[in-house]
Amino acid sequence: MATIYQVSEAAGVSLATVSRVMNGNAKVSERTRKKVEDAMASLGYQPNAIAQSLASNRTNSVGLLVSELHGSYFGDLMSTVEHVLKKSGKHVIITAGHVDEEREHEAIEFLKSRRCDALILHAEAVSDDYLKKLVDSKVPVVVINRKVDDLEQHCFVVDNVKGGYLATKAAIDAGHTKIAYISGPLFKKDASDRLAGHKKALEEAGLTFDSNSLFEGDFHESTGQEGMHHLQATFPDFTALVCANDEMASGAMTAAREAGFDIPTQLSIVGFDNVLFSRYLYPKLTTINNPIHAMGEMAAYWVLEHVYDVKSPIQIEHLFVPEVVDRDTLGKL
Amino acid sequence: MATIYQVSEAAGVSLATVSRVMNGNAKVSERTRKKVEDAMASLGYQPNAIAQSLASNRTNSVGLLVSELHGSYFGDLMSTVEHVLKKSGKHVIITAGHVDEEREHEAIEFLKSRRCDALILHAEAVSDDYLKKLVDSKVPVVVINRKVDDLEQHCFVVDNVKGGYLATKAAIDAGHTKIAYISGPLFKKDASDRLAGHKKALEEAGLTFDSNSLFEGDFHESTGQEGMHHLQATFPDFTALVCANDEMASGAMTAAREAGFDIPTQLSIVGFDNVLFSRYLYPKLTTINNPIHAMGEMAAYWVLEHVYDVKSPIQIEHLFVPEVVDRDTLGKL
DNA sequence: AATTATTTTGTAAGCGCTTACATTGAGTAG
DNA sequence: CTACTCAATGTAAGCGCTTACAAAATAATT
Repeated sequence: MATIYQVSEAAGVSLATVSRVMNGNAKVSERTRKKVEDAMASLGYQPNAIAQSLASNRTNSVGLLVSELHGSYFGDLMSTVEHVLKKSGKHVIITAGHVDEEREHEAIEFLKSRRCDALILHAEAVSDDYLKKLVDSKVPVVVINRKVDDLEQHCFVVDNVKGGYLATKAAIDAGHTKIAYISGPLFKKDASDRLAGHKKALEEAGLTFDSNSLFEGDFHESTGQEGMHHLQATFPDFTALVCANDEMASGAMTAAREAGFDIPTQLSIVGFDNVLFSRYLYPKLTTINNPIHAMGEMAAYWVLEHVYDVKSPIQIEHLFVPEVVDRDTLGKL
Repeated sequence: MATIYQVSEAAGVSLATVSRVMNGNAKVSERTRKKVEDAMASLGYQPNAIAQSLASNRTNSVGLLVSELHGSYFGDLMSTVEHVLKKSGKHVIITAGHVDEEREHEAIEFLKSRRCDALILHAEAVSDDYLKKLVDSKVPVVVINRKVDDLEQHCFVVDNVKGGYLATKAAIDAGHTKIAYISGPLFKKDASDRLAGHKKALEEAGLTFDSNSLFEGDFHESTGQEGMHHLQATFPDFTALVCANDEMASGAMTAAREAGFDIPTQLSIVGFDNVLFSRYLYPKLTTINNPIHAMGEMAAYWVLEHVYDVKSPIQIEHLFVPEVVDRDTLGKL
């Protein structure tokens, strides 16, 4: 592996000059630039990013924390963030926190130890306090899908209350009055917000919320099935089921089908997130669009603007609005 | 950000000693170890991984190249690789190549410039020659889902010919004789291998391959739909359709349903890959399991063994065998 | 107690770059 | 022709660590 020293020797110039042509910042005469470039090419020189980072205190990489490396939701997020950042020559270092406080903490410390220039976090388990300290510690940080008090300017969130409201409102507008709900784990803010929206829509329509109509799942497909079974017993004859995410909706659909319901004629189902596979389902899932793509993009632009002085082509917004994606699983009553 | 120097000062020892307790390699007396650890804790010291890497020529990170950051297949791969490597304290740096020669090339150079200790590549676009040079250049490299001549010991592949064979064989065994096929882009080895397996199964059953029964897709869902439409015209009345991956199978299912076919009574469909969502489809997709999980795991173990001297808990294998996952889309004739 | 072996610690030279500052060498003006 | 600019290049001091080697402290041996 050739070093800058060998290049400088081959080109007959000093280290500093080679560095200058590499970074293109200072002025170098055409002639010497050429010499250096030739030397680089003939040596197959490749700068050592590690050494560059150490010397310049810039890594040109931003850390991205996601909960999992698989799954549509995070796939979208990673993909979007990478896309935007790569266009400006920045790199993304991805880690997974697995919705576990210690592991998220570790992952963030890892990213910091790699001296990422900024962090984009989809942190679900770590405390608000920890995040505040992080921000105070001068690492540029952005938080996705979580609103932390006093850190509003660092957070990019979707209005989950509104999303939950819209989902249930859609069912009500279609004539349903007996509506069941499968929530996410309620200790999570997004899950409880969506449920709050659900209740609000019921109330607004003059329907009373029955605790038997609620099943608390964990956002995974299997609890959609469980929820469906459970609700059939506790809250029989409901005609619509709202699920707090698409995975659980898919599970519920499977269970409903096994129980002999035709969707949507006998049972309507509404999901949440609008992940990619929701349109592969049969019938295609009616759901609430969670603008994860837009949030990821925004987070990336925020970083470019605040850390790398690249002005964002779009206005930075922090609150995103969900909307109904009307497909085939919500039937009129 | 505290440095090792400040720690050494606070603890009243030399730099070297601090470094020793950090790395736990050399012997340090209990007393000084304690002093140093206290100093670290009180300063909130966090080693600078960049500096460590530069000095030690070890980054403890392995580069992973995937084609895309989203999608079930890559999600599985990333997740598995990360899981195995993290258990040994190694980190994964993920990049996307987007099935484009230049971008894959760039991505690999990026990983090299970050001085990854090893590379795990799902490289589809870059040339065999380039990969050989890479291996020769002393960077430990592993290739997933691609067999490169002379690099067998670095490759982890599934037997695609056999997979294609099994898919079609399953249809034949179910009594089908008029079988259509939607392939992946045939310039890709895996796509052409699967097709070869398909032909082999036909031949073995005494059926002749009709070029009208083939539609060349691009592995994306939309070409599954297109393929279905196209084949209805060129190869009418087929009773089974084999698709070279699950995405296209899903697209074909949608198109088939729109055309009024009931699956599997009027049309059978077999996919390939067994990605996660294949079981969410309705009916649940009969497909060929592509042991991506096993391959990712193996690749990670190979790296641990060859680069970090961690012995693998499992025997290193390079060829993986696919198998039929019998679900609900293949009907007996 | 003196000598030697062993363990623990310190010293200092890098790792491959960036960058402030010094130096050189033209080009201009007087 | 001398003095003075200003652009182009070079010099050298780090960045925060690791690690060979040397030195010092401690333990073991006679």
